[in-house]
Amino acid sequence: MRPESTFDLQSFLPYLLTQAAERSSLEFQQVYRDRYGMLRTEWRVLFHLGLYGTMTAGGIGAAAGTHKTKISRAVHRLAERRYITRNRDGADRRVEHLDLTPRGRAVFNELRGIAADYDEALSNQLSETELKVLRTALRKLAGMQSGRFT
Amino acid sequence: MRPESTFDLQSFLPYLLTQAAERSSLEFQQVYRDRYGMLRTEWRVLFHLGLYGTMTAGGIGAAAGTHKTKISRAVHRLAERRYITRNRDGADRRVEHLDLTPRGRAVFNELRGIAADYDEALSNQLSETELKVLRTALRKLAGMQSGRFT
DNA sequence: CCCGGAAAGTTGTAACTGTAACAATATTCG
DNA sequence: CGAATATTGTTACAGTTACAACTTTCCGGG
Repeated sequence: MRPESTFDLQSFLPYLLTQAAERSSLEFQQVYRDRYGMLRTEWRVLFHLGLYGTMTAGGIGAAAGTHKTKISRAVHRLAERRYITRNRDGADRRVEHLDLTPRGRAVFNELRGIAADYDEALSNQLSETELKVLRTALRKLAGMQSGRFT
Repeated sequence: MRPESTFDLQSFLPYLLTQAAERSSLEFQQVYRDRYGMLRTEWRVLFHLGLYGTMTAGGIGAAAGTHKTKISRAVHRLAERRYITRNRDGADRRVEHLDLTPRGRAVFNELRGIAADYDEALSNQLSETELKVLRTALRKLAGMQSGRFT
């Protein structure tokens, strides 16, 4: 029989991660929302294109672990605002290649600067080692399944 | 002028945290959704009551960092399913004291066991030190503001 | 006492998300 | 070739969330 007193909500990783994620995204989110009316998925698409160059919707979805319908809608809105262009592939006409417009790149550049500042502000709350271990652990958790457990 | 090549999405804490949080919540979420039709906020309310005993909606909201409208709706749905009772405070009639019903406690006990197993499965992917540093860092990030930075 | 303001919750509405179903291609292989 | 199947991306609809406005109750100063 399982002991009753074992479980601690404040140590439960999914809970702790969600709290930290929500909290740490808050201020930055505020910036791209208030300033550019962007949602989180739109921000992600913008950053993928800005950092990695031309990509397809599917490629971004795979890289960011985001569902294709969310990507589809984000792409639609970004194109509407002329932050990105959509170019049908010649060989496979199901595919579209996405790119930042100059306008999109300008927004990306500004947001990247703010993101870098924000990341630094967060990082300064932790020691060097803490930060290093944290990033490693998060990458492991983000990239893996625990396997069936129920 | 800021260097162009500095920013790395895979090291950006808010991004990394969100990815890890989404990923790690997914499987557990599946359990309480499929099995009990519960949403995340309902799960949180249930666990707060199960672990800490009688609480008010406002108290849970403050403890969990969750907006009162989300709590309000979660409480409504949990009461509807007879997982919790709502008792008006005698002295301050704006306040309701919430408690698990026996039925709610049974569900809580089962979910707590599953949560403990899941946490263990996740924890096993990390070393002892990693885990310790991770929890400390997450608590810091969850509980603090970076201050003005924009 | 009683009025203004604060606090605890609730509700309306518009926006966002998830699931599944869909259309338009591409590919496989008998 | 051509029917079955897979892939890329969109859309419909139902369900969830956010924000603001609201109700009810409490508190403090005149």
